Amino acid sequence: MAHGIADLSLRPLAVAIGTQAPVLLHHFGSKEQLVVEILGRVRDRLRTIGRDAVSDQYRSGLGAVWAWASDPEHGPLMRLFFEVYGLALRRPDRYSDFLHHSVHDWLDEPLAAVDDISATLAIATVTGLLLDLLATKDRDRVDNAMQRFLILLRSHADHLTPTERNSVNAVDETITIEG
Amino acid sequence: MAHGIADLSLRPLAVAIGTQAPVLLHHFGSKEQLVVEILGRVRDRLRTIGRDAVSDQYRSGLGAVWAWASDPEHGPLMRLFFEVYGLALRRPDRYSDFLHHSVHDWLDEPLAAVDDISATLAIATVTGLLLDLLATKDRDRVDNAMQRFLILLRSHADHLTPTERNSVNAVDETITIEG
DNA sequence: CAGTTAGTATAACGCTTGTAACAGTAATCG
DNA sequence: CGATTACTGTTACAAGCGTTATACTAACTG
Repeated sequence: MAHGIADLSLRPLAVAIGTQAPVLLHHFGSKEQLVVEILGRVRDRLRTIGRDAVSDQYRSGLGAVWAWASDPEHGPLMRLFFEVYGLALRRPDRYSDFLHHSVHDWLDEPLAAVDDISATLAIATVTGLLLDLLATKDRDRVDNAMQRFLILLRSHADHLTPTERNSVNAVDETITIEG
Repeated sequence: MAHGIADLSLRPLAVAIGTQAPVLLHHFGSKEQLVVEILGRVRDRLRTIGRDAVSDQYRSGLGAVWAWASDPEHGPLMRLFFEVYGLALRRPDRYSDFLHHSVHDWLDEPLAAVDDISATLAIATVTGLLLDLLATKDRDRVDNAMQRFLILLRSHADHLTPTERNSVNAVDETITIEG
């Protein structure tokens, strides 16, 4: 998280953690395997985002996920996520797991109760706004955009039949309901 | 676009274009400067997205931008964009221009007639969905999500006063209006 | 035509990279 | 207690990196 993964080299990493490069290789086999295991940890942490957003501290639905993801404290993790995302798009063979889980860890579990289309839109909105926030640090503008998205969802649901409403509103309510 | 920029090295690039590494350095001064100029070209191409979406061939508003960006033909450019985006987030000092323009090239020109909040949401949605599409190649799901976003915008505007409606509807109509 | 410039090719330098080979130490186990 | 194993440390290697220096050729300029 501190140094990224693009120009990660074993020797500086080794001295940073008080050991030597060959020791790392002894434990991980190769640099690539080390990276793979790191990315596994990254995915684990991202998956806990869904769970943490359900916890007692965050109970306001999709806005909670946004609060979590846009928390400056999680900036380094998110930056790492997007860095790997970009590299993975270029080497899908190597990072296919990462790409698949980046989307489906959300679709399949925290948003399982929501239809795929609504969930896809919600994930994309959070992702896109997060990318904007990290790039411009213009928190006001981006936060307001998120709020407007939530308003859009509610306003739309308000003018649907109750059955239709479920599928849309669920995006914003699922997490609260489950919590 | 074919090989990415993360592990770009001069020698393979040079032979690929039929010359040698020192020749590249003679023309660009340094590798970093070469990269900077490449990124300038990338930005130029991305900026033409906004204009192309206004052209006669694409007249359906925000959906047109989506059609352009999600066109498989532009996949390599988009992948390069996201790769650089990820790297730029880690080195904002080096790529500050790129980060700024990635958002503001949209806010300031093609979407200048739209309020910043709506424009921010629209950009983020396209960006996020594009990231999903490139990662999962699940075009149906992502296309449907985009369509739902457009429905959300229209449905919301339909239940506002005419003045309120303008700011929301403009996101989807600006391009058509200007074209 | 002479001279300056732009462009290209070749060789080499110093440095970093991932990795392999080997030696030493601490802990575990029969 | 002796032996096997797990772990750490040091050295070395071959390859690739960005870059510099130098020589050569083609093209413009006065």
